[in-house]
Amino acid sequence: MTGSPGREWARTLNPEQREAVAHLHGPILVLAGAGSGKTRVLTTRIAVLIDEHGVPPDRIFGVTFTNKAAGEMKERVARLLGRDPVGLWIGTFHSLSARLLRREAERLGFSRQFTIFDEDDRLAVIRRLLEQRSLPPKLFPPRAVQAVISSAKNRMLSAEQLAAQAGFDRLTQVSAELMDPLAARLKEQNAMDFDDLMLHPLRLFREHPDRLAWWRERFAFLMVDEFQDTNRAQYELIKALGGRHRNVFAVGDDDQSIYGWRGAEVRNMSDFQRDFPGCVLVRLEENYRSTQTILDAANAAISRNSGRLGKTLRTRRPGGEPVTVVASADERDEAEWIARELARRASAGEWALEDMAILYRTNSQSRALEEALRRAGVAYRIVGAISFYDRREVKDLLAYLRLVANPSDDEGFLRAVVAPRRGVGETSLDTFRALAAGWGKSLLEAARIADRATGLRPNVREALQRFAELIDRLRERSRHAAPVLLLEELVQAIDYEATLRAEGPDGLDRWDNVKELLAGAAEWSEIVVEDDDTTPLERFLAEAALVSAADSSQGTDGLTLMTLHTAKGLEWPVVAVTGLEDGLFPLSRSLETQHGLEEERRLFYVGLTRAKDKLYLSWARARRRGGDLRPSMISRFMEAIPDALIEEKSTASLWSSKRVSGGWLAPWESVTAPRATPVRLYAINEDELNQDAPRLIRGERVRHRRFGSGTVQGLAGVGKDLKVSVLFDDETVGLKQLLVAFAALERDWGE
DNA sequence: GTTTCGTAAATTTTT
DNA sequence: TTTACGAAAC
Repeated sequence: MTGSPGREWARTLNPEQREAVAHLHGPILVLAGAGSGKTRVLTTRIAVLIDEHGVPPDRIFGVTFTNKAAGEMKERVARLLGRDPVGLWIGTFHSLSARLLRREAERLGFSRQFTIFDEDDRLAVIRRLLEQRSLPPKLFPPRAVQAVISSAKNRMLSAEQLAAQAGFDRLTQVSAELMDPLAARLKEQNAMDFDDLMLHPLRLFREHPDRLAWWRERFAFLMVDEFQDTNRAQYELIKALGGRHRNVFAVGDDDQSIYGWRGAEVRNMSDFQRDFPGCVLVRLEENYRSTQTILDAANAAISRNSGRLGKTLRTRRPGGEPVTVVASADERDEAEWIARELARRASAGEWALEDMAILYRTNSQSRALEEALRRAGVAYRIVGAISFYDRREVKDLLAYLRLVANPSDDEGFLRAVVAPRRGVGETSLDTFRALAAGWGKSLLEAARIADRATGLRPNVREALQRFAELIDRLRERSRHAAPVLLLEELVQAIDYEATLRAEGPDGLDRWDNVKELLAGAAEWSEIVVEDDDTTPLERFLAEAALVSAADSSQGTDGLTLMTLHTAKGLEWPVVAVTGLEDGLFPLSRSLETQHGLEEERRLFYVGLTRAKDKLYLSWARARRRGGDLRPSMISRFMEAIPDALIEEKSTASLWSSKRVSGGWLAPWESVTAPRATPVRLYAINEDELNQDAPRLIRGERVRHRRFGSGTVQGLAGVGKDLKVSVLFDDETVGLKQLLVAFAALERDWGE
């Protein structure tokens, strides 16, 4: 439809999509079910705005959930238009905010070279604040404090407001006390954390109404994707920017809200209709992705949640392969089965490896899967886990560049100055920091005059000065040299290759990463951003700070491994959701509240709806957690899925071959009927299954911390009141009635 | 006395 | 992978 989207687009959309795309002025909320073509709607609408209504691209502000999604959308818009939408602001909340803030920093008391602190940087600051106040990290874990502060900021609470909520909770009290000092430290360092990127624009708009007016005028059309995952501050930002033209196009799905733990508020979806009167509501319920079978399973699962906005997905793909539910002995068994099964289907030519994804709840689950895939010779790539920019050597080099761009960045200083080691240790740095604070100078400024630092040993003073000279030399160069040249000079100056090689075999990999960073930086230097007055170095650093796990796209060969969270918004013909065990998925911590459980269920729903053609769901009867093997029960989510959709498998077919050679199979598995073991066997009966009862069975061997080993005699009660009677081997103990919820029984494996 | 290096413990999900 | 702690090395 190149060149004339206006005439073409209508034919390719269904009526609801058409309505959404055609909507020009005023607020609109699009309830877009999974796979309902919302990306197509968003991109088409942008193209239509530009081409048909003559809206200049630079007056459109589009928020996506990842930078990668932003890039893809920009490309699709370009394809529809037949030209680049030059000036279009599209990106994540964080990257768009950072971009806006570069231009407004001075008005907020920052300089435009402000550093974006990641979680580690902020944590280091919090640690020091706690230390200064002699608050023991044992009682006030820095991570917990950080979580409380971050959540407060996401909810736009002031220190006073948080303190008012704290009651007698010391952790919250302390967090509230640290909020303002933290903000002060960040400002001193000319730094903002992720939350600040949302809050500072709001402050700007509050304090400078003229700037609010300016930005409102500039962005006449706002579009927000994944609206269900916006937090309070983000929503306020949208309200502020959309406050004049009110052309806000919000797309979301309450059933896919999975970032509540990060401050996201689904409530924003209903608030939107209240805050933007006259809001048009469009439902996209036609699913273009999955088979009827997959959709039935997903609908059944999510129907257990309460308070949904309501929406039922339809598909035109009847039938489909049944959902395969796999029971395995442990996580290695599970991984092995999946690896073989996917390899089998790939070699049968049914799907390419690239069409497959294995999803899991926690990153730590990837390990067993990786090992199995390697053993099976299956190509794979892991998305997320450790982002490239999170690697130590990369972070070390970036710390130097941060310091070059922003001389006040003390966290960057502290990291760079010890990488590589230059004879300045923790004690010296403590002394030095106190000195610098006394002088009222940043660490870099203080380092320049370190010769005056009596109290530091001469070799330390010397090292600090040399370090400052290096940074200053690089800054001088940074006026004209591209980031890649700075990096090259830096690597040379600190003899980084030799440093890394000296670290041993891992050092070689690290050096490879450094080379990769150089290559990446080289590309960055070439990118010209049309309407942007930022320097390449600033853009490079902002990019590095804001890339997300999901943004990596390198190495597209093989099947994909990622967490369920990262998988949001993506799709594959074949999807395996693994680790479906109570306590893992849903994660035990989330079981404390109904809210938590429902969010986990939405995550489950997200997982199921990633699949187009074929879905595997797997669980392991035991899993290693922190070293020891612990029995598990099938996830309570599974009970919602109608039997008629399911084909049950166990890894039994693998066992026969395994048992001969492999010794890793748990002994009790071999006495259980190996073939055709139904998943359901691990519930005592259907009633209890529906009550989420632990799947203990009579005759099973269990171990108790105090009473030792014994045999299960019977069970009584349901849910939390479930009691198990165990005849312990130790005759002085004998028969005991135990509450399963408290007894912490482990399955006894024998020896 | 300080720095550096080795080992152990811990890690839900992530911008 | 980072942090925390103890021991060896400077």
